[in-house]
Amino acid sequence: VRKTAYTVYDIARLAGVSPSTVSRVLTGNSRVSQEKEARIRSVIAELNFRPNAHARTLLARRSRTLGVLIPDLTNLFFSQTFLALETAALSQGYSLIVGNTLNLNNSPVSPLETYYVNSLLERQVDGLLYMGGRVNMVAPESLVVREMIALRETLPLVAINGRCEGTGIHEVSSDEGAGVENLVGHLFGLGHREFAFLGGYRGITSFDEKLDRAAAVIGSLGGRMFPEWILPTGYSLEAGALAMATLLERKTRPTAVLGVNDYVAMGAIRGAVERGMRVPQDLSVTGFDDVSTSRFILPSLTTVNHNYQALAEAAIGVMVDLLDSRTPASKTIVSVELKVRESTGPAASR
Amino acid sequence: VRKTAYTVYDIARLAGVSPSTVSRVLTGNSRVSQEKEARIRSVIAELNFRPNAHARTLLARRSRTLGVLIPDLTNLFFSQTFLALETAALSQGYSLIVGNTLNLNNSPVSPLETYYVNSLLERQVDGLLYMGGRVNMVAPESLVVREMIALRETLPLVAINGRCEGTGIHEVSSDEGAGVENLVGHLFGLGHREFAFLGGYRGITSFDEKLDRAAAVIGSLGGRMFPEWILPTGYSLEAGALAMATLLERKTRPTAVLGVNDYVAMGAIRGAVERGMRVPQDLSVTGFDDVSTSRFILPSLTTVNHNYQALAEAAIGVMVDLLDSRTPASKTIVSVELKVRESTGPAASR
DNA sequence: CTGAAAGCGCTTACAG
DNA sequence: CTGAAAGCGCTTACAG
Repeated sequence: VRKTAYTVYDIARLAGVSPSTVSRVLTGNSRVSQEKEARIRSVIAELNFRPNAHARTLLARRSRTLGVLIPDLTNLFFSQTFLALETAALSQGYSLIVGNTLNLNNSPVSPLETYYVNSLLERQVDGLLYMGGRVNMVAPESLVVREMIALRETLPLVAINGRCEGTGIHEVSSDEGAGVENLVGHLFGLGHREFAFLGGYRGITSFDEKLDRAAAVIGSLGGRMFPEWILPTGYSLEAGALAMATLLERKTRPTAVLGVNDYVAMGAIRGAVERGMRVPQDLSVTGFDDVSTSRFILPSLTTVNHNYQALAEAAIGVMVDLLDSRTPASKTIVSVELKVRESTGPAASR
Repeated sequence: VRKTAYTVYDIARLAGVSPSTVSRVLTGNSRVSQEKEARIRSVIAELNFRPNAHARTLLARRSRTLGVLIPDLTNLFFSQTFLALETAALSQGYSLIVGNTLNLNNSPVSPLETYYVNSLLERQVDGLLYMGGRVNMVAPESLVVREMIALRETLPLVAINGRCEGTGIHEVSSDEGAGVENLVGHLFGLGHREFAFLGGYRGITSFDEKLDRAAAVIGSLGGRMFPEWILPTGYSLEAGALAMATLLERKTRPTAVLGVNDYVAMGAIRGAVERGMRVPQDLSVTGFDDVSTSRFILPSLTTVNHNYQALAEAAIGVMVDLLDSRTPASKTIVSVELKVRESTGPAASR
């Protein structure tokens, strides 16, 4: 028994006023006599009237809505980031629409990513917060660069923990390099000198940044990370288990393992334990992201926390600046925090 | 350098046709001469024109969009369900807008839930898929019932794994009762006779359903679940750890623990291990939901899988039936699947 | 303070 | 096959 929705005209008629006056009450942008306002409000309440957002947006030419592109909402890193973004956006008067691009392997051409970009633009989002996909490639194809430039010229764009070289897109990122440095420093302090790096994909901005920084720090401290200990298998739990299985077949093995994220670390720990290793007694393992479960698994994960709220507030802040025609910094770095837990321990003497 | 968006008028002018003809090409609802169509398409491509969805929706009086109300997107059960819903919806030509209501303790009056219901209605969603909150109470207040009836009269509504008695809202649910029965049966087979039930909140539909069924099955099989072993502390990892801590202070203890969900089970396992218990040697623990991480933690969780895709397809199916004025079953039950893993083992002889 | 009118960007009968 | 006109539901100058 679907009723057709009421309009301001219905409210006006029932309250004995003009639609303009109803609108004034709705927006609160103009004075209305107390008596009429009361009448209008009572009709609105009685009919449970809700103004049509599409009509409003059409006229206002702004939707007060931001689009968010996310590769995988079932990865806690992204859902936790999304939650923080939503909180920050709401507090600034914006709401969010997510596009879950399912671009798990960071393909440069994900059909769903394209679909969502178009869909969000058609819905007239005022700006786009971009994670993953086109904004995650160290060396984007020139076609992608051209597309992203066109996009940036169409509406304000902020890349979160990613970038697209040569497009001038604003970046807001966690200090992942510092996070890796903290992790390696912590492991060195425990006596570790030999490191593996598991998970991720080459050519993805955050992977390369983490790996390069790990290599640099390990090198400068006099440790080792042999190429056969670098196993970029992906970002999932399975990727972690697989990488560890491969690592443990090597003739020589490191004493510490850096997982590209918490999922890979979890998978790696299971892979190690299934093969008779103890974590951290035989092998130390670290994650990255400090996802909610990491504090509770056994052993709990030594990892790096993103400061989700600060990251989100920075991203929304830059976006709002852009929307209000201010000129925010083109790159914002948000500090991270090392979390030392049970998955790391003293290097085994051998 | 924000450009103001192009309209069909711009396209029409540049292609030398009328706006109507542009529109015909856009919708594909009418024949257009090949020559004009080609001209129009080339202008559209060149300007990267995207029709304004708000103008379209306003006219069509339907948005081809469904609203989804979810209590907590950072809980993998919900994000996995959302992903499945999205896939199912897209395949039927609908897109989804989520409202993350943050109604973690299932308060009957969550401000954010109210905000999102209004916001989604203003955005003219064609239907609402409802999880948590107002649709999760065994005995909803009469005000809530009235509100939900009004809502159901406003647009098609489907409750997923929940219900609201007395409102006639369509339900699509996992067979949680059968899941619990499978779990208890499995534990009985391992020799367990004494059970605790951890997590959840009283008065929440799915909690009561699980607990009641557990009590019934345990009773009928000749087992025991003392009231002091029932600890409804909530749904989080922390809730599980807390409940286990409390349970282990009891003078008599069960040999098996049913967690209301995987998070509670994970928290409970950690709580037990921190107090020197081994899982499953000293205590068997089960979860519910089969969240992605559950297969990888140590010990991996014996749990119940929701058949996420089937659940989502059923929910979207009912919704589409409602939208197309068919009359789907008022209640649809989707079967679940027991997953036996490492967190359960033979009852310790004592 | 209030109402009539115009317009946001589309699409769809209606003629031709 | 094509164009002119009207209208979806709002809001905002413009008069008064």
